[in-house]
Amino acid sequence: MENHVEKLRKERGLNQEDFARAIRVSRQTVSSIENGKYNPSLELAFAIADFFGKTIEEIFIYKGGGEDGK
Amino acid sequence: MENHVEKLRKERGLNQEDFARAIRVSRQTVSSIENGKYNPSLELAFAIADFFGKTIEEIFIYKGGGEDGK
DNA sequence: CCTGTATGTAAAGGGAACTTGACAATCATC
DNA sequence: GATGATTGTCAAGTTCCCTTTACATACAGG
Repeated sequence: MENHVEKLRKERGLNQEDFARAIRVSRQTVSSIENGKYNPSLELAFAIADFFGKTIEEIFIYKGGGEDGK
Repeated sequence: MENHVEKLRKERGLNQEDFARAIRVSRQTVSSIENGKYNPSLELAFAIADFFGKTIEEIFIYKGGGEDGK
């Protein structure tokens, strides 16, 4: 699943550390999500969407179940 | 975080087992989510929203960070 | 070159999400 | 009272999310 977190963060002129603080997670968590290492929890996805004033769907791109593949 | 999964599932006339099969998880996972034992992953939240033809925000109710409480 | 800023990444640990398997309880029908 | 259908729940195990600590890299500006 891809996302636009890095793009949105940079548009806000924030570094990973300040952004992480704003959404109350560690900087490593921000880095991991931006680099696609893993997906955020639903809770964190909501927090990120809230922060940017957008919906989850506008930020995270779900590749539908695609018939078995991931 | 609350959700409308049980309501939507029943509106579709499905039992937990068939619904679980449709979204490719175990019946216990459906039960746990409906009963608020834990939140789904972002991936599963998308699959559920997709199944119902709704957005995640329409199904899962996020209680904003609320200043520290949960 | 040195210092500070920003980012990537790895290790180790805790807790949350999800699995399979099994058993109990309710309710409807026969 | 026995049967089938539906749901709740517990136990044990795996994988994923997130943490703290730490080190490495690159890119400024002085």
